[in-house]
Amino acid sequence: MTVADVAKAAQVSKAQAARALGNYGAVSDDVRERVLAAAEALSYRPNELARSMNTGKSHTIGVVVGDIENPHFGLATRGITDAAKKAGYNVILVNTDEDRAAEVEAVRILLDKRVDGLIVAPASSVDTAHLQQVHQSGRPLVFIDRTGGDLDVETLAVDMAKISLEATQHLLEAGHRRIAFISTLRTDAPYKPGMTLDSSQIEDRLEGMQRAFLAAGLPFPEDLVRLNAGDAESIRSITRDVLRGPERATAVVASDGLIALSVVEAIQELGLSIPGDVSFLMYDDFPWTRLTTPPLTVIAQPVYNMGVAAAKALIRQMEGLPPAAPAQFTATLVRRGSVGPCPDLQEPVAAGRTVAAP
Amino acid sequence: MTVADVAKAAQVSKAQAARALGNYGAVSDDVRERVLAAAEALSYRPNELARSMNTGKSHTIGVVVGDIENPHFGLATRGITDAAKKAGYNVILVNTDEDRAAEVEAVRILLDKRVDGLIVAPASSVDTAHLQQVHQSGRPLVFIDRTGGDLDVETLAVDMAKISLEATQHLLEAGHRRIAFISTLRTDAPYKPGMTLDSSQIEDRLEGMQRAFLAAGLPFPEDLVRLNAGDAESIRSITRDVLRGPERATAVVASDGLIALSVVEAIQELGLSIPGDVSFLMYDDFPWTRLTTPPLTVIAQPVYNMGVAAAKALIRQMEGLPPAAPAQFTATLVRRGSVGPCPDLQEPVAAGRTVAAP
DNA sequence: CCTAGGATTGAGACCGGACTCACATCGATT
DNA sequence: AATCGATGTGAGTCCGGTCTCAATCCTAGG
Repeated sequence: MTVADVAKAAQVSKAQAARALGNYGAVSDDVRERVLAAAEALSYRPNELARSMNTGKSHTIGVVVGDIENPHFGLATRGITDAAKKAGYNVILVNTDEDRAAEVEAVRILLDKRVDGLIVAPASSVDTAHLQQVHQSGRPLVFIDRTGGDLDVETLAVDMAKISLEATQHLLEAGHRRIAFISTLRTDAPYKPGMTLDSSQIEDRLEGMQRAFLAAGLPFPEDLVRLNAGDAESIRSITRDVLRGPERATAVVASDGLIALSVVEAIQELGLSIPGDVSFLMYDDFPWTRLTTPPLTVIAQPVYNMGVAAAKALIRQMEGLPPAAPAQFTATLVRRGSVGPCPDLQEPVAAGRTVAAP
Repeated sequence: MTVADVAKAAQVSKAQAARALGNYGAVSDDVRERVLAAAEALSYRPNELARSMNTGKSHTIGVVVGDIENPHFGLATRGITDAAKKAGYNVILVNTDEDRAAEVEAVRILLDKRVDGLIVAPASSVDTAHLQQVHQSGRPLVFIDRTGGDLDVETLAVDMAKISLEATQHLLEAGHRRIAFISTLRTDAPYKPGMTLDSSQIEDRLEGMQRAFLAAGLPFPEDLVRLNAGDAESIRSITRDVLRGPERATAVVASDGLIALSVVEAIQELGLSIPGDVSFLMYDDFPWTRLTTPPLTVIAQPVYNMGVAAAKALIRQMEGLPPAAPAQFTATLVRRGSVGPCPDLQEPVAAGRTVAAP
């Protein structure tokens, strides 16, 4: 069913049918009625593809994230799609598995499909040539979660350094000095302070931690920053490693909800209790964190709202409106039960403590 | 940048440029080289919209699910997108919030966008006129998770009645007789055995439960089937309600992972212990279910694989291949720690038991 | 009654590819 | 030298809409 068919049925020209259907131009009541009736009778539906082709607008936005399976992105995506739908846009979703090559490919495909704009959670904040191209070509682009290095692109993210500072202070106040930070971030070399990381987010978090230690006049335990925690098994072994020996960590920070699962599991396997033996803190406030015993202390990020804001910002760009005042999202430290006083305080009281399974 | 531009730059006709670019027809080496060089120089990328328009194929599949935020669908979606990508297809995702009107709209939009096929988790297994239309129009369609009533559409789902029977038997063997089943499914009237439900899935689960009771020669506690558990608050109040009074439930089955969160929370708030006072069982094996104390007994569904299978089945349809042998997915009962012996056994030993918070 | 100006209307261009068709070109057959 | 099939090639159509433009119709003012 095409406009031509409808036109024929309504005994008018294609142009008139198109006008009646598209609700533009001048159409007599008589014609409009006949056309609409014919369209109804033939159950005509316009071909969006054809429409997009000469309007140049596809009413579709492309979203590129690391992994929808991760509830963090799931929720962000939900925010994006909700806001997009409200504004009459659809969403094409592409996964990258945090792989740069996949991201390049994803962006290319979306561009080929002529999406009106892109929301990307950049896999790398360093290697962003492909994103720079998009931005320079003038196609609306918004980043979510992480910045794209020095690209001047609107970015919806929380101030990670700040919340990381706050969280670290919380741990320091509880007496912890040996605080481990575990992340999946892939790096070529082991962590050294000041090294350039692929993820602005992780960089900021580490910076926040360092600032907290510095402010407290304490040395930053850089040996406990463990990156490259890829699969569940490696996370487990890293956790075991970090919690062993005389120099063991007394607190562990999990960089995301997926890591957290394996870390907590590893802690349980070691027969250590939270927070008795090890304090635990994680990024992302997933609902289940309230169900563990004890409930977990987390850093809550307004992920859904960030998704909504990203979509709105993008749509503003697409419609040529000036960018709104940049919303600053703040994460909050939700103190539940998984952070407790450090068991290994210098005081002799800590000596002779036995480790017991719950 | 269009083929015309490339053609001009390469000093050949549009047709020749298109042939060289599209890799079809006969093109001399000389022309091919010049065209490809020109395309490279102009960084030409074909307009997928235009291409789709006259091939009739958009290489895009539409996915309609209740809620991506739900990890169940998140994982399924991941399976779908992975399989789709591998076959060269993209995915447009639409959320319905399990609302039929939204689903109708979603299907309409995807059809307008000329997706090559649709994967739908029908919000209703009863009211499926819009899906029937899709199917009859010949557009490839696959259901996931739930059937579409009597529609003869390929459906990827687990045999719910079977696993529900098995799970119920497990509870019956532990001595439970008062088993509650809580689901978000919206209904107009309270549950009555045999009533038609909007969801084939829930219907099957309840049927499995009833069969288990029947086989054991026990009466099915239909008063404990609680539907319409919409938001977190209503789930909490239903849980409280069900666990109160002399006729209280001694075991609770949560129909999905989202409900489970609120149910467990409510149980904890009541100061009841799992599995001491209440046994608990839920659908979907989310990673966090291993982290609670005790870890939760769950019904694991091969969600990712179902997503993959759905995409593959759809792609077979789209490519005109005969449907593969229908894969039967089986869920498995993962017995962890949340199901224990019934505390209220008829024996007097149960009398005088005190309820203690953990 | 006549005409200017707005309302209607239809023909056709156009978006950017894919593809048909008629017309070369050319070495290989007879 | 005439014929033939296999390649190359360009002009032009088509997909299904949007939109421009010129032509036609009406109606009110003069």
